[in-house]
Amino acid sequence: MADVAHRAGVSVSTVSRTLRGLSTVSDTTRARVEAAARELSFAITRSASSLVTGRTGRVAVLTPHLETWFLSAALAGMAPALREAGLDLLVYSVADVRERADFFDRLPARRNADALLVVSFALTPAERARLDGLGMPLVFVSQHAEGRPSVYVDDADAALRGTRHLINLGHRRIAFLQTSDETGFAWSSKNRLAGHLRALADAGLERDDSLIMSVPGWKGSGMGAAVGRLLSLQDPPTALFAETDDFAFRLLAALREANVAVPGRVSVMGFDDHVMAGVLGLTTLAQPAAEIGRTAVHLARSVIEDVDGAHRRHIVLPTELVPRGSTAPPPAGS
Amino acid sequence: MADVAHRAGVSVSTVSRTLRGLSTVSDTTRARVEAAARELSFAITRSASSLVTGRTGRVAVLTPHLETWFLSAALAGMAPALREAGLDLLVYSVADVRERADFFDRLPARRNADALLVVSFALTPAERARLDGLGMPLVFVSQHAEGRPSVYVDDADAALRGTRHLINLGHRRIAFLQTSDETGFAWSSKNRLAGHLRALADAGLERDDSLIMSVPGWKGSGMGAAVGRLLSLQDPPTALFAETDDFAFRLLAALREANVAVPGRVSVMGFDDHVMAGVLGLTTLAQPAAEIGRTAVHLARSVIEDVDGAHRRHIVLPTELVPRGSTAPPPAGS
DNA sequence: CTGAAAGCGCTTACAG
DNA sequence: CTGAAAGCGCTTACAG
Repeated sequence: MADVAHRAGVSVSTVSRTLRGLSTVSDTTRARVEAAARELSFAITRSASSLVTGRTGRVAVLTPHLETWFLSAALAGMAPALREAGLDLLVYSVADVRERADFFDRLPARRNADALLVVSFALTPAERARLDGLGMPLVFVSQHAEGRPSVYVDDADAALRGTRHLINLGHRRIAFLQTSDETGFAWSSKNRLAGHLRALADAGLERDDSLIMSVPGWKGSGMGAAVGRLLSLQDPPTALFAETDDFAFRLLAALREANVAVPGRVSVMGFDDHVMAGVLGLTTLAQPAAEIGRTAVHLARSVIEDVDGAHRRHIVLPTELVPRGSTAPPPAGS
Repeated sequence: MADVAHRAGVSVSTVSRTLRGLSTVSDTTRARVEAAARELSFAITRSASSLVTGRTGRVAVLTPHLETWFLSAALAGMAPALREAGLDLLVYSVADVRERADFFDRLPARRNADALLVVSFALTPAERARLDGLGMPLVFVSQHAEGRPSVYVDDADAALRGTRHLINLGHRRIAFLQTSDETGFAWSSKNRLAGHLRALADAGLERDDSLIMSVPGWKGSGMGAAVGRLLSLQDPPTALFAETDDFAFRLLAALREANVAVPGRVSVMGFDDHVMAGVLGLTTLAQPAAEIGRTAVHLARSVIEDVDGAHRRHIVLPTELVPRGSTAPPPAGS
């Protein structure tokens, strides 16, 4: 900054004021400083600013997984919003139990970011308490946290509408498939199932637990086995509701392998509206992941700026049923 | 830190030395300082340390896209390696031209990270020069940069083996489909095509440019049109090689829609070994994205520590042909 | 083994 | 509107 000041023939104070966009700088001076900064490709040292202001200019994301459609899309939504605010993005991903313990032990984000976005992270009560006592603004993303700023979709309502769509098509036997893995999406998962069950109840359909299936994640052939179990039931389902699109894709593959026509013999519905859902013609419930990310950043900014009420705002974004070729009325004889 | 010093009855210098684990502190003093730090639940302000040491404890990633399989997988590979080294991860994603210009104009990473990982970013010569003059350790990921530390796979060789596999199956007319979008993967893309062409030449097959197809990215129905053009050729291809798995998935969808049997009428091959490739039975060339990420971090650490020769190391990771159900000999009459 | 002091690169009263 | 100076919380020679 001293170099810039020297080149522009002003003091560092003035450079600082100019670069921070304060209005108390004359136009000519501003122009000179900006030119000098550009010529020297000056980049500010955040550490120094941080030391004075107590702000880091960084927002951290805490997530259990880097490799899901949702997280990628949410990050992609955050990026422009952060850039616009001049904030950098710090990513903490804690996959296994050990990393997780380590993170909550050391809480490295504490002094390294102005806010922490907790993305679809199923926290234990102890972890939750630890974060609460952090003295650092928190924003919960893809999960609602009582009395804390949160942005999410109404999973239960979305699932309810999904199941209702299947019921409207004439389905009476509808299975729900969820992952048995620890994905961090536990909260969403539970709510989607709840919504599904409510739709059944609303339609006067009896709950049948043999139609609720927990299937292991990516590894192994669990999906094929699950399909086998479902289709060999006394009264097999004519529709399958998968908790996420990723899960539905695997389901579609298993069904194809088993030569089960979709939607001829069973209808399939997903949740997310993953890009591939359009490609594969999967009916699904779209959730606006990028917008969730963008909104989370806006909320974080409000909380950082200490805007009134921001600390307890809950923003619920809309979901949308996207009917595609994988759902149709059940086969005639069923 | 001053509080800790006061409570322990020593100077801040001693507190600093103790907390950083330097051995030049007597056991009794160390014990007193550590007790005081614990009682005050002291947390160090890293901005201050950074300002003095010049180290930020952060590694930045520069990428044109957050939403590709490769980037997610690479990040997932980086995360544990960074954590192990006590480094934080900063992500700069510059999607469009404006963001890109802005990034290279301000180079925000410059003073805010100890190293910059440039991930599958097709740099213009000007951008390349800009980074080179950054005075900041650079590691090129998924692209090789002359005289600069790089980690990547041999795309040309991989593609060559892929095409050879198709030739070995008996295919003589093999199309190559690449995206016409600015994906940042230009470098890989060019090399894959080159490898494909070399395999054809090696087998004595003539190059036919009508079999090389540039198709627009995710939007629109470009893929269907491309398939139409290929299948209506005088002498249509019996095998289609897609530049990435994501692209191959769209291709598979377009073929299904057009009622073209795979691999009955055409074989399809991808590149990446995306999780879905296994699910959909796509033959592909696996590249170890997570290992690329991990290796990039190790390389970055070497460069930061200024290890001898690290500045010009090139690490080439292996690829592997994964034959699955989407490739088979061409139909009899062809 | 320990302390006093300089200084890292900024921001911010305080003057002018 | 601009500059000189203090100071943010650390680390690091330099003495002792």
